[in-house]
Amino acid sequence: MDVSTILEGLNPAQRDAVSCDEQSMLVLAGAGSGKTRVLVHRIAWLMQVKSVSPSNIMAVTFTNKAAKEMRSRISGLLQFETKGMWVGTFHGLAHRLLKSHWNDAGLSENFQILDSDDQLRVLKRLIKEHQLDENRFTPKAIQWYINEQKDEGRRAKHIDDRNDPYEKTLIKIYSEYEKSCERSSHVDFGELLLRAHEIWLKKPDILEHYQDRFKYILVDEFQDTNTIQYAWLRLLAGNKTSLMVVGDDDQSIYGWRGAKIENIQQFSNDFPSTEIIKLEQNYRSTSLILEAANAVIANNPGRLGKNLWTDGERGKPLCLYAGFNEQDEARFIIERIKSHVGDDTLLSEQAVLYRSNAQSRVIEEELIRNGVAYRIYGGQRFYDRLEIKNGVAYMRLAYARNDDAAFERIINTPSRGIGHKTVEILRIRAKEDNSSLWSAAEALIAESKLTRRASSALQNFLDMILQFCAASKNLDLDGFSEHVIDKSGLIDFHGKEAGEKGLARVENLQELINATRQFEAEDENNILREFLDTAALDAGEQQADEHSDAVQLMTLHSAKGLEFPIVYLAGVEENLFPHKMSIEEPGRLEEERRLCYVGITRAKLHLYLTYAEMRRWYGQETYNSVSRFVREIPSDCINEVRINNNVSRPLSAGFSNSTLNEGSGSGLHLGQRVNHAIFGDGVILNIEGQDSNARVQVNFDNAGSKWLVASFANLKPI
DNA sequence: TAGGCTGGCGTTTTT
DNA sequence: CGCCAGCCTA
Repeated sequence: MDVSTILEGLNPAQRDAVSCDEQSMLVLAGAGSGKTRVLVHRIAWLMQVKSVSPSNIMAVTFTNKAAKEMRSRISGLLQFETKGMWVGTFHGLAHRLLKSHWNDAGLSENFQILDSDDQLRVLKRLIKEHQLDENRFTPKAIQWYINEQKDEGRRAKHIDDRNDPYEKTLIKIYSEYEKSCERSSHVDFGELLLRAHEIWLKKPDILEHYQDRFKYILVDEFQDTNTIQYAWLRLLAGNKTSLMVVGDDDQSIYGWRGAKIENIQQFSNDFPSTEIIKLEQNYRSTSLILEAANAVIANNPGRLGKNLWTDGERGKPLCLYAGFNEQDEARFIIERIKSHVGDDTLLSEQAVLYRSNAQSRVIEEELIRNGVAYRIYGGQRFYDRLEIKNGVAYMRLAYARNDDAAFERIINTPSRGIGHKTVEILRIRAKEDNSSLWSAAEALIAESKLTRRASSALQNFLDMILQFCAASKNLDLDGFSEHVIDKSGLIDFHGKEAGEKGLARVENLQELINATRQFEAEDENNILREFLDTAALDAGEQQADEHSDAVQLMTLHSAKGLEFPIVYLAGVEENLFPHKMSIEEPGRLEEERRLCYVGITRAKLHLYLTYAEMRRWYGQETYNSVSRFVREIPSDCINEVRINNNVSRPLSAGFSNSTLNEGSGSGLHLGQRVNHAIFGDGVILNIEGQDSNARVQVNFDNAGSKWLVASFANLKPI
């Protein structure tokens, strides 16, 4: 491959970015502007034209999925190995670093990763142990606090208590939590980053080694970096490394979990000679969709400023539908989905996006009723499922006996007669000895400090784990996992659970064995450790049904980075989107608007916006007006669509309330038999709304059940 | 120790 | 309204 191939097909701005010689570059990449393409081609350029060795390159992403995709696109483009290149998430790379330098990092060699669920359990225990007021110190609040401190790079000892008793207690628990992690060799997600940062501060020779090694660092989704991630990057980059960060301030939607949009501004201060390149040409959407997106985001103050444009088609106007209620909204969406299928659009080319997960239920129900296949993104990840966590906990304990989180999780799962009482005694002893629960158990049995029954139950448990430990050394990973899941009794335990749930859990456990079978280790001698790390750091692809044709359902947050020919943005209402919480808190509205911008720019060809005039929300009837974001879209970009006819009218016309005949006041009532000119005779099952918005559900004798707009259906009572 | 009941709570999500 | 955690009872 020569130089021209690498730059071929790129626009001038993309070429500038790919071939730039400046030491630091900030690429402001608008939605759909070929950001990943630029990153991948940049790496190709470095290797092919600049003869940079892959081992001198580091590429950082936020998700494992993005890392995986980047790696595969690089090897696809270059047709040779990317071996030696560090491509991964911030957490993944930090973890790799700590594994290499565990001793300098002050860790034990076999340290394990504590995920947020385990973290919460540990905190609950600490709250009880320290007898805190459970109303003021909820586990969630403390977890939030600790993670926030770590994301800001602060340890308990660094925090100023400002003489505030509440803060004092929080710091105390933070510090107790640090001790507990120390004892059981646990490192949580924030800790990975914090410790990786600290190791460079503490050990300049290690830092220097990596600074010499990584001559080129590339960062994706830079607007999502938090304080510690940016500090880590800055240290690593030093003043010799070439650093390219790619991001979009308009797509920063994770401020609420610590992402600092300011890092983008800060970047050009910290690296004064930074070359700023804007990618504004969009290859995804029609110009009308871009016009709408640009108009919405223009309302945000303090933007770095970008304007997306396309030389493609103007496209069709956006459609706005005002549903009477959320069921009506869902009905409209599914009706449109089916009609697009009629024009040769696949289901999988259509996505329904919403602000919060609670909205999905009504849409799902309508999809099911219509027999339309769908797939929900998000939800619980594979390795977060209860049964999987149980299975993995057995493997973890077999790998390291001092893993208290794993120990607590499975000591009585399935139940084996070791109750709370016994566990409590174990905890007290462990605390006295400053030892693991495992050692405490051994000690208490040896000293006959437990009742006969408890003692023998506990001994059986310990024996089982020791046997698993031996099995881990004698068997392949998949043989081991099969053995553990079988002998632990988890299959029976979960299989007994009521209904489909139990069945699904057994299937998931089988899937866990399957995952170990397919797992490929970098170092075969360390395969168990590597698998356990993956289980903690990687969500586990939900590959089921990925290839079947189905409508895609997801939140706006999970839609970031994806694109669909047809997008339905549901629930564009005040209080829902922008969300009530964000309206009330100052400064949060801008992020909601960016979320809206993300949503609009997912659509390639058609964009539908829908809302409900009345919505049942937490059991209450709520009446929200259309979202302010919709009103920020120029009215000539939008058509308001009415069901069952094609009359479009401008948004500003508002609703007429009195002209047409009504549902309840027109002689129609539930159970009434009626005649329709096309569908024939039927009986009224349901009436919703009044006046021009009334919808009537009629079960026709021959045509089945249909929802009709009363004002157009012209139903005649029989 | 399982299972039933109640009360509290209820954006967004990755690692 | 619906879910889940945690508590209480058989």
